[in-house]
Amino acid sequence: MQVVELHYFCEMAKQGRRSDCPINFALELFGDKWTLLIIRDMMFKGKHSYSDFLHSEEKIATNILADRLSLLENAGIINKSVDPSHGSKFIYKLTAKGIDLMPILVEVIVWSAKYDANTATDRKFLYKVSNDREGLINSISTKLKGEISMYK
Amino acid sequence: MQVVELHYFCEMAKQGRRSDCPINFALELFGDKWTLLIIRDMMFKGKHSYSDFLHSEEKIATNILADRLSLLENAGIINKSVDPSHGSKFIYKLTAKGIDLMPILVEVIVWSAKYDANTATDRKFLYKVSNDREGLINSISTKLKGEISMYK
DNA sequence: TCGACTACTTGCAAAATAAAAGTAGTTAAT
DNA sequence: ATTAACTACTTTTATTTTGCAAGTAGTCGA
Repeated sequence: MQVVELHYFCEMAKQGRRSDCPINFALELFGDKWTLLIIRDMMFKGKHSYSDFLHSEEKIATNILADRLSLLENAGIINKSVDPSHGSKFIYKLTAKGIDLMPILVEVIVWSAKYDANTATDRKFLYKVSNDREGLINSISTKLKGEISMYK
Repeated sequence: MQVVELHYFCEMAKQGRRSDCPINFALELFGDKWTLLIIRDMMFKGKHSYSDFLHSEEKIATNILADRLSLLENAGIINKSVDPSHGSKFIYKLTAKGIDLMPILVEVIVWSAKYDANTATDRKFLYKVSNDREGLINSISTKLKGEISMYK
C-alpha cells in the first residue's frame, strides 16, 4: 500500500504539471515577473552576459537572475558558453526554441504599446510590425540564429 | 519634511512600475501563473462565471481567483455584470482590451504545441492558425464582441 | 423555510521571491 | 607579485505571495 502511494506520488512529481493545456505549459515555464525580461534582453537588446541582465532597467536581484538562467538553460531556451575574449565571463544565447518565442513577444509589445499611454515602444518597430510582421520576425530571427553558431 | 516624503511616496505608488518597457507593462499585469488561465477560459472555453473558473483543470484557489478577477476588472480587461437569469451570480466578460490579448494567446498556443510533446492542443486549431491566422482571430473576436453587448 | 449554491472573506501555514552580504575564480594595472 | 576590481554566483534573512480550510452573506428552487 505504501509502495502504491509512493508510485502515485512519483508520477505526479515527474510530470509535475497542472494540465497539458498549451497556455499552462508556457506559464509553468515563464509565468513570472522576470523570465521574459531576460529573454527580451537577449532578443531585442543584444544583451548576452550576466552583468548585462543584472543592470537592466528593472533591476533583477542576482539570486533570481541566477535561478532563471539555470531554469532557461534546463528548458533548452538558452545556452551558455565561455566568452572567448574574457575568460571569466559566460555568454548566454537563445536557442532555436528560444528564438521561436519571438512572435509571442512581438504581440505583447503591440498590445502594451496600444494600451499603455506611457509606453517606451519605438514607433518604427510598431510600423514595421503592422507593415511586414513576417519580415520583421524573420530578419531578427536570422540575426539571432547567426549568433548561435558563432561560438559553438 | 513629512509632507515631502509622503508626496514622494505617493508618486511612487501611483506609477509603481519598474519600467515603461512594453514587455514589462504586460508582465506587471499578467506575469504570474494564474491570470492568463482565467483569460483563456473566457476567450476559448466559453466560461464566464466564478465557479466555471474555480472548477477549471488547474484548480485555482478561491482567494487567488477573487484577487485576479478584481485585478483584471481594475485593469479594464474584464467587466462584471449580474446574471439576469440567476440573481446571485455574476457574469465576467472580456472587454475590447481583453479581447485584444488574443494574438498573444494564439502565439503562446502555437509555441507550446510545437515544443510540448504532451500538448492537449487541437490540431484543427493549429491548422486554422497556420492557414488563416487573421481570419481565426477575427472570427473568435467577433463572437466575443457580440457577447460584450448582450448584457450592458 | 430548508438545503444547496453563489461569490466571496478571513486566518494561518507553506512556498516563492527579494535584498543584502558573502564567496571564489578571473583579469587589469602597478 | 600584489592588489583592486569584476565576474558569476551562493547563502542568509526578510518580505511577499500562494495554498488550504473554514466561515459568511446573499440567492434560489422545492
